[in-house]
Amino acid sequence: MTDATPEAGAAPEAGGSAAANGGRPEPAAPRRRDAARSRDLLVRAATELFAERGFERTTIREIGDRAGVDPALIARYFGGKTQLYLAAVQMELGDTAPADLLEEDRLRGLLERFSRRGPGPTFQAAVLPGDNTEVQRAARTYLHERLVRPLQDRFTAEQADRPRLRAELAAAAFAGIVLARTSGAFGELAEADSEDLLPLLHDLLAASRPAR
Amino acid sequence: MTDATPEAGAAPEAGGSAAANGGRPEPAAPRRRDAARSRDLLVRAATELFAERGFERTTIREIGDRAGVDPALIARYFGGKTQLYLAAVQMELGDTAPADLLEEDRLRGLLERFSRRGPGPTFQAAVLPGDNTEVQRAARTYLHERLVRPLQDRFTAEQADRPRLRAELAAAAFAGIVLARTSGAFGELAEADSEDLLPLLHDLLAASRPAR
DNA sequence: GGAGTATGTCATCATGTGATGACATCGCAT
DNA sequence: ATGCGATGTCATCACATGATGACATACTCC
Repeated sequence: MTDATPEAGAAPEAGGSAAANGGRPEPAAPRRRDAARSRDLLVRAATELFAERGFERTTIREIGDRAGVDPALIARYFGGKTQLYLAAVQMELGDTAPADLLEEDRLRGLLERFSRRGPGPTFQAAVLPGDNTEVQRAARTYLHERLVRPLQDRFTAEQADRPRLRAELAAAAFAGIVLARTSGAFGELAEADSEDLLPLLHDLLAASRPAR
Repeated sequence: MTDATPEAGAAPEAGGSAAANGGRPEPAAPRRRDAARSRDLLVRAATELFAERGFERTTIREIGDRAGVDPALIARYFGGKTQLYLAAVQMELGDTAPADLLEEDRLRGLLERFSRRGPGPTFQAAVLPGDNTEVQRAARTYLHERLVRPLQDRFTAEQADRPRLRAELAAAAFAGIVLARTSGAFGELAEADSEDLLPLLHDLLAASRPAR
C-alpha cells in the first residue's frame, strides 16, 4: 500500500476547499494534511536520492528537504531510514519487470531509464558490501529476481554450462557499467548517448553466452 | 632485598613477541618507536580496509586497530584520512603495472590478486559518485592509467571505432564483476575459482572489441 | 648520563546523523 | 461548533566519526 490507496483520495477532496478542482488530481493543494501524500513524496524523494548517492550517504534530512516533508515523518510513517529504503525497493519492484539483458529491447529500456533516473538504489548493493543486512538482502533479492534469474533461465534453456555463473557475471558487468556511467569516473562512458552505447553494451553482454 | 628490579621497563611488550617471530626478514629492529614502520603499517591496513569497505565507511579507528597503531598518528603522519587514502593509492600505483585486460595472462594476474586481497581501494570509486573530490580524482587517475589507457591503446592500434568508449566500457564491466565478487550479492560469482572464472571473463571482455 | 626531540597515548572537541518525544495545528465525526 | 485523533513541526538526545592538542615515554646525540 504504497500509493494511491483509495483512502487517500476519498476524504480530503470532499472538503469543498477554496480552489474547487475538477479533474486535476493534484493541482497545488496549498497546505493540506495528507499522510498518504507525504508518504508518497518521501518514497519518491528517497528513491531518487538513494539512486544518486547510495543508501548510507543519503541523509533523512536530505530526503525530507527534497520531498518537502519533515524528516521526522520518516520515522513516523516507515519506522526509520532502513524501512523507507525497503519501501522504495518494493516500489521499484512493482515498477520494473524482470528483464533479460540479452534482449536488445529490454536492454534499451533499462539503459534509457537509468540515463534519466540513475540506477536504482539496489545496484550499488550489488557491488558494495553493505553493513545493513536488511538493506543488503532486499537489494540482492531485487537483483536476482529482475536480472539474474531471467538470464539464468535463458542460459539453462540454451543448455549452456554454468548458467547461474554466466548470469551473475553478465549482471555484475551490467551493474558496473550502469553505475560507472553516473559515477563520473569515466568521461566518455558517462557522456555517451544510450542509443550509441546500446550496441556495444549488447555485444558485450551477449558474450556471457558460451562461445560457439 | 632483591626487589625493585627494573624489569618493568624491560618487558613492556611482555607478549614474548620476540620469541614469536622466527626468520622474519624485518624482525631485528628492537626499536619500539619507529615512525616509518608505523606509517607503513597504517598504509597497509588502510589499503586493506579501503578495499574491503570503501573510503567513507572505513574509520580511522578501524585502521588504527588493524595496524596496531594509534589512529591519532594518521593525522600526524599523513594529515588526515584523505591524505592517507592518497598515500595508499600511490602505493598501489607503484605496485601495479598497467594491464591490458584482453591479454589473458594479465587478466589472470589481476583476478588472482583480487581474489586474495580484494580489489584495490580505487575500484569502488569507479562505480560510486564520491563526495570527496581529491579521493575521486586520485582514483580516476589510477583507473585510467592502469586499465583504460592500455585498452584504449590496443583499440586504437586495431583501428576500432570509439576506442576510448570501448575501453571504458570494458573497464567498468571488469570493475563491476570484481567488486561483485566480494560484495556477497552474487553467490556463485563470489565462490567461483578464479581459474574457472577466467575464460568466461576473458570472453566477456573480449567482446568490447568491434564485432567482425 | 642527560637534554632535547621524536614517537606514542589519551582525553576531548566539533560536527553530522538517525532517532525520539513534546507540542502545535488541522480536519473529520458527532 | 466542538472534541479528539491524525498530521505536522520543532527541539533535542545519543552516538559515531574525524580531528586536535596536551601529556607521557622512548630514542638519539652529545
